[in-house]
Amino acid sequence: MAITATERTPRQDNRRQHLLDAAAGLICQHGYHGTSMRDIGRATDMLAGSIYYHFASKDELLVAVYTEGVQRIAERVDAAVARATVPIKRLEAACVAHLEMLLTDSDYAQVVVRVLPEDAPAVSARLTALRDDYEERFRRLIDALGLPKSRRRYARLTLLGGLNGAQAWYRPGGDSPARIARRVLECLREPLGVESS
Amino acid sequence: MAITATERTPRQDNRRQHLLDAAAGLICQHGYHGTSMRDIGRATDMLAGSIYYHFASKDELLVAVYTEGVQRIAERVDAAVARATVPIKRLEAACVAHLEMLLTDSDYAQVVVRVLPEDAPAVSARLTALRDDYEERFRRLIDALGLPKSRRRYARLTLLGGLNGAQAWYRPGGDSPARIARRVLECLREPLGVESS
DNA sequence: CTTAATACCAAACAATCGTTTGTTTTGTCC
DNA sequence: GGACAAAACAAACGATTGTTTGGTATTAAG
Repeated sequence: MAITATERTPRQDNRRQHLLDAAAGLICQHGYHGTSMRDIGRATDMLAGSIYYHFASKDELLVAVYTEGVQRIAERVDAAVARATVPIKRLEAACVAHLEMLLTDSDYAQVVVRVLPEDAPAVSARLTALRDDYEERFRRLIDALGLPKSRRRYARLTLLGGLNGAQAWYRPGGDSPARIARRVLECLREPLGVESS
Repeated sequence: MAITATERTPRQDNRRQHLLDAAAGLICQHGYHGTSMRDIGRATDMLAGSIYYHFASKDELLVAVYTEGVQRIAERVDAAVARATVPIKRLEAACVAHLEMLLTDSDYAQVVVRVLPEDAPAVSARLTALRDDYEERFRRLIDALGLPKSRRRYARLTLLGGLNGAQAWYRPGGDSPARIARRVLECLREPLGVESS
């Protein structure tokens, strides 16, 4: 019973990617609930209903954006980390790459940080898992620093909180994302209450 | 033409406060867009339309919750700060009070951190101003530490980012809010890469 | 050329949204 | 107890939401 899985070659111009791009841009600007399927349709010159040929639901579209966001930022961070060998320099490279993606280079990455999983209850577990996978990188980078174990967890959470918090106040024209990343990391390296050299 | 401003005493049981409480609770659970006027009505045993006797719009209701949130958390932080004299201890007291409100003690405070001003574009400027007013306290507390000026800004932003980030991962049963606050602050006091005593 | 999957449109769906309107109840003061 | 404002109800408003349905060009495969 050889099922003749009639493999039909899909058409070349892939509107699916175009949809993802538009969704990422709109969602990171106006939030998940602030972006309607018709908004996305308008941005990609198709009707809202047509999107359902590519994605089963609005939630699934969000998962797709989220997935691509995690993949893109993870790629950039991994590449940056690989260029350094000293643990603290590897962490710094990760922070810089993370913030560059988050603040200027990728709407996808911005969605990952801005959209709370609870905004889409039906898929919140999958969103959380995606984000956790990404943040695992920072756990490993911090482990390599050789801190006492009890401090590692909070070092990671504080660092990521400080970095991601920049999304709330960053404005183009001020400090660059790379500079912000280094200065936030510096806050964790140079103790408060002591003159820095 | 002395207008006899017939001052009528309002009724005793103030449903307005009840509305604010319900709105704070629902919004901090499901977000601003995830909470409908009918949801709030259901939680307070009144119809959605009746809410408009107390608030001009949903956005104005949010502003009211936000305002009360800032007021409440500011009160608690100010009181805690006043009990200490050494600058670093005053900052620590502020962090502890801030996180206790944010994580367990006040839905109002949670709304202030969780709801992005852009979620309500018509009133976003007012929400931002309210939050800035509150965060000004931390600017002053950090100024008192005597750090080099160039570091103060990032110390504040990193600290608040790290603290507020806890909202994303805090779960009751783990570390207490007070402990979390102290450990986050500790991350900024004990440098990375050095064994802590 | 035929066939069938691809990729979309056009139109409507039911539900829900924030809000408004007119009316009624509730409580307080003289 | 009658007047009157405060505070709510009941019901609808128009708009928008995510989604579904049925049809229709387009395109590649046989």
